[in-house]
Amino acid sequence: MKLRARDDITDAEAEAISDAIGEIVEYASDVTFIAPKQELTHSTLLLEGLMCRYKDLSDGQRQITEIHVPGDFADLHSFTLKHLDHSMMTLTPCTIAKVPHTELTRITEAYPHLARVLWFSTNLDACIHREWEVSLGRRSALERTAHLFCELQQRLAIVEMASESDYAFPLTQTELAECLGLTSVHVNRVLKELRERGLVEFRGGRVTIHDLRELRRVAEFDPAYLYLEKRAR
Amino acid sequence: MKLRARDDITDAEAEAISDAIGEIVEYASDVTFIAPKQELTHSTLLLEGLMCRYKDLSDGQRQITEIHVPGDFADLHSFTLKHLDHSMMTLTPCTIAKVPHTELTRITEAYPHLARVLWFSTNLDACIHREWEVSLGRRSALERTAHLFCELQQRLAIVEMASESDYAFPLTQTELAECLGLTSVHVNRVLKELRERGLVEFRGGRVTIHDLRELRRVAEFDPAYLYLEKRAR
DNA sequence: CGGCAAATTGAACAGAGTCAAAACCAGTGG
DNA sequence: CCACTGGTTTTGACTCTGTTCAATTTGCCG
Repeated sequence: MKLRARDDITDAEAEAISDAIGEIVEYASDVTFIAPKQELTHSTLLLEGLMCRYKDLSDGQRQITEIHVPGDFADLHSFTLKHLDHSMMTLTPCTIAKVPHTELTRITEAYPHLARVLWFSTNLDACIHREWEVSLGRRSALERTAHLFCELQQRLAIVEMASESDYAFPLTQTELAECLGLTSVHVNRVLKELRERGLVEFRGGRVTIHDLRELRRVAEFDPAYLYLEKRAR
Repeated sequence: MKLRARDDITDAEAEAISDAIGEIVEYASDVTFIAPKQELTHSTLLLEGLMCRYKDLSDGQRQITEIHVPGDFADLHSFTLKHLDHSMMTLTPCTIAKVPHTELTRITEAYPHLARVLWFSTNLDACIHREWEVSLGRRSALERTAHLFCELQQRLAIVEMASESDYAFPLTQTELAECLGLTSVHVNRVLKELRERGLVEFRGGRVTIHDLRELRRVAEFDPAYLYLEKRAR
């Protein structure tokens, strides 16, 4: 369904994906289920919950490099990389479908257009990475935090898990800080300011947006990098 | 040659790539040759020179999100994205080969293994983006600058354009700042410190490394994210 | 020699980090 | 039903890394 939002997928292609799905697995919250260098034989299709990619530093610091929402083929890039240079962790309890790499080889060879759609979806991850680089490199803590809330609102809205004014986002402020390249103390102060300015509230694992237009203006959020429009075959 | 460093490419596959190459073009330095939203019909194989991807902010600030070295299929991701969300600019005079997307469709359908190798190369860009996120989010200005010098040393060494102790890197300090999410003034001070510590010197468009081991230690540089080892077919 | 972009330096300032304490809150067991 | 626990959030005071602004120097090129 999510792929169809951006590309025309034939019934045969959709069925090929369904057939490729192996085991369905549940993970608890806060579980690192892929470590760097671990050899991988399947990719993870996220059905329910939130997860993230992150890298550790030797002093215990951590940088989350992307958040995944339901519908994301979370580690499809492991199909070509064979092992990852980073870790993957659940942020909430998750339900995932495992898709063996051998099946991916089979269906991408049988359906070249589907191969390009999947390839596109890993390129979309790179688009998100680039936008985060801009946030981390150039936006202030406030703008950056606002931007993250805008991104998640948009991405969750696609899968009907966010309205214009609110969505579930059960991270701790420490995890938020690990996304934003800030300390949890500073994140707390920024959240206070966003709240006092009447833009967003982050509380009890929910984001409540009071003024989406203004929030986007503050964040300088332009959803172009999420490639929402439908693309030609 | 560069693809062969990481994957076994058959002669037929190599020939298919050669055949796919269209026009060879020269660009001057500091030319933005791809703007966001521009519809693209070919991808750019960088033969000579350095180029980068960057995003602009409304206040004139700019974040460079990746640097490309000779041998990189610099905007292969435009094959699946159709248009980019960012710009591409030359940092030096460049020679490039244009590869029409129609040709890419043809050769990836004819050679599925080659398709995966090309797919891999766009995933490698994402790996580099993630490492930059870590730098921008968690490393100090000094570590971050050291890390960039390590990355370029490694990537240029693959194409025999860098030794262990020096390589050409003709950027201005302002451009360096745009990579590092810093101001040019601060970059200047960081370069001074790196020089005084006897680690690296950046001068006259060259990087001279006096102590690579120590530089890597300071930067906490682990080349794993560049996937240098050869991978199974 | 002149012109100009790039590099360098200094001084003052601000955004974000550090450290430490306090308040809050959900879940647990008595 | 309530006290206890541990993790999370909140706040204050202080520090420091990196920015800003402005001036000066350097180096290249015609």
